Amino acid sequence: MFHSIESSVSFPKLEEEIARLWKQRGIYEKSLSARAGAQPFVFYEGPPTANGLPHPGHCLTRSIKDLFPRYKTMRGYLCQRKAGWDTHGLPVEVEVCKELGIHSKEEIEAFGVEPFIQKCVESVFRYTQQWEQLTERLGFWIHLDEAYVTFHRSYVESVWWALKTLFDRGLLYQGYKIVWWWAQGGTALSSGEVGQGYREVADPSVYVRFPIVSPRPLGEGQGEGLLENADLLVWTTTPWTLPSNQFAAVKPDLEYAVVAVEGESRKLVLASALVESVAAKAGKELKVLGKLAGEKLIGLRYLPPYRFYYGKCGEKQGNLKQGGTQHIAWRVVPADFVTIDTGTGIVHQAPAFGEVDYDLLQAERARFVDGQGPNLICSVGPDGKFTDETPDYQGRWVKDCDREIIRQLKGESLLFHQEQYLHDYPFCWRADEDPLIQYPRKSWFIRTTAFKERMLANNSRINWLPEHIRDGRFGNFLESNVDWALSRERYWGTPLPIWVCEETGYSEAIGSYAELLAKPGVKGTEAWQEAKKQNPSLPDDLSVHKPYIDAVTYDSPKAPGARMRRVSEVIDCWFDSGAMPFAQWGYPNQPGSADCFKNQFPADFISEALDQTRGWFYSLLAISTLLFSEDNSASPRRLAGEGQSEIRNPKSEIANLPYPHPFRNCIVLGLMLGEDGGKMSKSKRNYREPNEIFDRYGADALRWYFFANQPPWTSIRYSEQAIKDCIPEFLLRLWNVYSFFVIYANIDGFDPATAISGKLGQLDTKVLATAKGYRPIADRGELDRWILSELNRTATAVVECMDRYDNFAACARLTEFVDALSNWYVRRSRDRFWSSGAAEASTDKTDAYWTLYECLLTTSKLIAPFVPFLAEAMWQNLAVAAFANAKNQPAESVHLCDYPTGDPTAIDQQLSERMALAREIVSLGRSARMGAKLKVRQPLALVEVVLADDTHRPWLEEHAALICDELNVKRVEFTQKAEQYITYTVLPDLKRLGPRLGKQLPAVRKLLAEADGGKLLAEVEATGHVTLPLPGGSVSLDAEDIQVRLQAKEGWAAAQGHSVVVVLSTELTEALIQEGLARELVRVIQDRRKETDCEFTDRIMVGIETDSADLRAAIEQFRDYIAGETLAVELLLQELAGIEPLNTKVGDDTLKLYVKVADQS
RNA sequence: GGGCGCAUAGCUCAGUUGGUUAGAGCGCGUCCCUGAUAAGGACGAGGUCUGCAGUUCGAGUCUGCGUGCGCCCA
Repeated sequence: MFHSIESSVSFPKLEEEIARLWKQRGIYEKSLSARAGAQPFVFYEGPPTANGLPHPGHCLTRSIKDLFPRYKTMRGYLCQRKAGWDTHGLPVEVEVCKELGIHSKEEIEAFGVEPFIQKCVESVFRYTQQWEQLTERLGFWIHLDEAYVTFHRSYVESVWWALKTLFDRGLLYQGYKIVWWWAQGGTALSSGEVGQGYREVADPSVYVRFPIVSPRPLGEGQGEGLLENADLLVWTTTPWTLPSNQFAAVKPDLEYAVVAVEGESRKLVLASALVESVAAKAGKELKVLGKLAGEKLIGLRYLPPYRFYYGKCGEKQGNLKQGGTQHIAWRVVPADFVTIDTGTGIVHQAPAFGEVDYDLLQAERARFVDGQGPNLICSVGPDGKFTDETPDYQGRWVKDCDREIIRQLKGESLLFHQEQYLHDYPFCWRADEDPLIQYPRKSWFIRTTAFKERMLANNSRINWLPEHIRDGRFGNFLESNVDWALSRERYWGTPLPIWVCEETGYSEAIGSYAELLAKPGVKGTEAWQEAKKQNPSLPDDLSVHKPYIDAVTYDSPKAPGARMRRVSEVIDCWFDSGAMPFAQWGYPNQPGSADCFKNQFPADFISEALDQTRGWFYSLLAISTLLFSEDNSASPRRLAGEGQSEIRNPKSEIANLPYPHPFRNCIVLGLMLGEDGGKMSKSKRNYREPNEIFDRYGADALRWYFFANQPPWTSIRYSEQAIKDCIPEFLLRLWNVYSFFVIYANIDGFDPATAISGKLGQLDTKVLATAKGYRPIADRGELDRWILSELNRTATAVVECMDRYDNFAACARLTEFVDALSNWYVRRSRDRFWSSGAAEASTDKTDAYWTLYECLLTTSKLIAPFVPFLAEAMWQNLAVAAFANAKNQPAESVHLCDYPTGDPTAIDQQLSERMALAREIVSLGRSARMGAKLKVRQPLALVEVVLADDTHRPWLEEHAALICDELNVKRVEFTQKAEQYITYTVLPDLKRLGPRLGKQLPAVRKLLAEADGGKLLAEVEATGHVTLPLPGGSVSLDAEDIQVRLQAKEGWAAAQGHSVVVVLSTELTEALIQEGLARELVRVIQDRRKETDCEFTDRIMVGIETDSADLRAAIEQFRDYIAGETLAVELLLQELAGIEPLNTKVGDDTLKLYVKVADQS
């Protein structure tokens, strides 16, 4: 027996029960142990941060991350799922600062780094409980209690190992990074913070002359002397950066003009396209003397407006790598970023105060032999004030000097024009009077650029979904790779494990805490010991964090008595997460980690949202490529190192890895938007909390919504209605079939437990075939064979879809199957289940039960990875409960079963097509009825089905009864020649004829359209071809070249499909009308039964008063039918005393209807 | 400003290498069923496929330009 099912199901309640069951029985763990030793399917969890509350977007990621591991597990793979938490970084610090009501680094220092870090640790897991609850409620199976945590000591040490490896290979270096700098607060701002602070301001905009120094000749006939006495005209909105000028940039392929200024002796050079606008602005006439390409200007030297640096090294030259020498600075250089949108087409370059300017300096420097190129010029201190290198302005806030600088330029006749310029400029978001400046900070970099080609090669092997990520967003990003700015001048993060000699500057990297402690003369470990003593609850992991790790020093090997001290920075937390393939195991320091790592590398599958392109996806790929790529010969410098500590070569354990690594397949999820299409935002309340969604609709509804409504990479707008709709569309529809089965199986005593005596396993077809009463599929009726064919077709298709990570298509197939099962199989089979007698009584009935049972069991397996709760609920009843008292038991959970892959021998393609055709004919028949306003209740004499070809005609003729039944007609006739109802149109097969006929095709189409289709068809049938006369020679078409389209003629109740037309006979005989009336009466009486709250077993008495002779005749004619259908024991043509009548209409006739429950006696 | 993506029915979205009548679900309308029953089902209306131009015998699909939106980066 099956457990009976409550009439109305609450999925949320059901899910909670199932979740409990999983937990109690350890089903997840069993699903893994059942696959012990199997081929691994490797999944990496991209670690979320748990210091914020999860929202529906996280549910999407976690649903997809659950779907494929579940699927692959059922397919026989061993898929370990280790959870992870991202715990470092600015977001955590910001959260703690908020809590403390402080902002700046100064305030943090004042509060104390030690208590601050301790606050960070507390904050990291503030919402862990909510995250774990969500994970469980969503049915995301993952090992939470074995999660890797980025601040844990073993994780940090693993990251240190990676950094040491890079350092020892010369891939870690110190340089400058231009950051948005809040000078008053002495801190850099993250891009997010900068983005918040933009506002429109007016800044001085100046057009400044840079006199050209000794121009070289331009070449024969190219304007001799054109550049004599000429000045480059440059434009800037930050006059205070002029003292730090190093270059002037032009665009090589842009045209420049040399112009004479009215009444002035010196000429100007600027972009041709801007001459007019500049002239208009300055109110001066500019006369073009000659034009030349930007390329011709490159290399020209000029005098910068300030000589603080030029005076010292203006004449200095350096050796170029390609040979020869060049002046190190104050030259015209090429740059692609130069535009003619604003300015003059010549751009002042102060590399210290602009990121692109700095990149340009780097590029210039790279042209020179090491050590001979230009150094960064920076005349401003971190406090935003000019330094002693610019004595004129020393000690003054840079923006305050703009005016004076302009005055000075004017005094030296270097100012061509000045104006106010309105633009967006960032200010500090916490001190909004303070403008930010771009400013160079010393920073550590990873030389990723040396691995660009290898990263691209690696990327090209990754299976990205959607595909365009590979060459689009991600590929482009790799193409424009710059070295990874690794260090952060912050507190809460993995400390950069580099110790520097305080005297000589010699530095080395440390790969583990033990390695550090083993250094000679270690001191400072007591800082941590002291803290631990004071507060024993501090996690030991803090020992490798600031400030404790900063206290640890050791003897310098380079200078007696000197100490090695750690640099102060922590690292970008993206490096943490990108290191997870090995760091999650604590590789290589933790015992056994090498095996875990090797076994779980690379990942077969990862998935995160699109915003991770430059985040986790990049950090994974970059770190893996740098550490584990086969060819390291390109690594510059240091490889031969001067007595560096022993290099642990990753190649010894992870040998030459073939690409791609560290992940093979990656689904890039679209971003989830709020209900209004905007960003999800708490304050806008444009989404619902996950827990509320679970409580209202359930996790399966949410999951199905994610999987079935759109491909996962489309950005998805949160839609409450769409989640809700998943319930009736899929979940409830299947549930109703399942419920239908259970109700009647229990009534009829259909009990698989008594029918199967052997081993049950997963109750697959082979096992079911051993059951008493289970007949071979081939022996069963057509409908049974059809639905089993559909079932196996579906399984085959779903597997094919899921193997290429296409959950959307897979869901479409599942929906289609459940629709076929519910709306055709069960509907057409209902009376088989209702037929009287016990199940054994009729083989037809038994077949129906076994067929539906098998469909439901298999469906529960098919849907298990998608909607794990519903699948389990079905399995627990149909399989587990059904055999509760039997000798043998089936699989304990549907999630321990193998995924059905479809049995090809059970698939009957032809039957599938034929049934589809029958369903189409029925559908067209209904459409024709609607068109003729003939309700289905009115029986009709005849329906004629016109077929374009007779392939399926014999089969359809055998199934005439089915069509009659569905359409309520007495007779169906099939025909191919029905010229009175329809016209034939012969159409060319464009796919065939297009390539063959080309330009003749329109003429052929015209001829065919105008011709008599019936005649053409007859000709083709008779001779095998038809010849069309065309201007360019006649064309012969055979039967393959044409398609026949049927068109219903006007005046018939007809509906047409592509290759079939259904025509109704609308003629109504007296008998048909009476039968129709009788059926109408039945409906009216049934309605009345329901209105008067009859139980469906109640017998009733019916009285009808009417003036209509037709109606009375119909009642007399169909008295038994009406009484039978409505369970009426009496049907009288008179009033029933004491009963309130219902005044109603049947057809055009009015009647009074009396209904009362008959006495039970 | 740059890169990438998206734009199809009132809404949410499909649309396979270009091919004849562009699909689904919801919503809406009309109706059916009343032994899956506080369910279920059918049918219908609704589309200048973002705009313009091009390639082609043929464009929702390919190309170019524009508009709008999103994300990432400046």
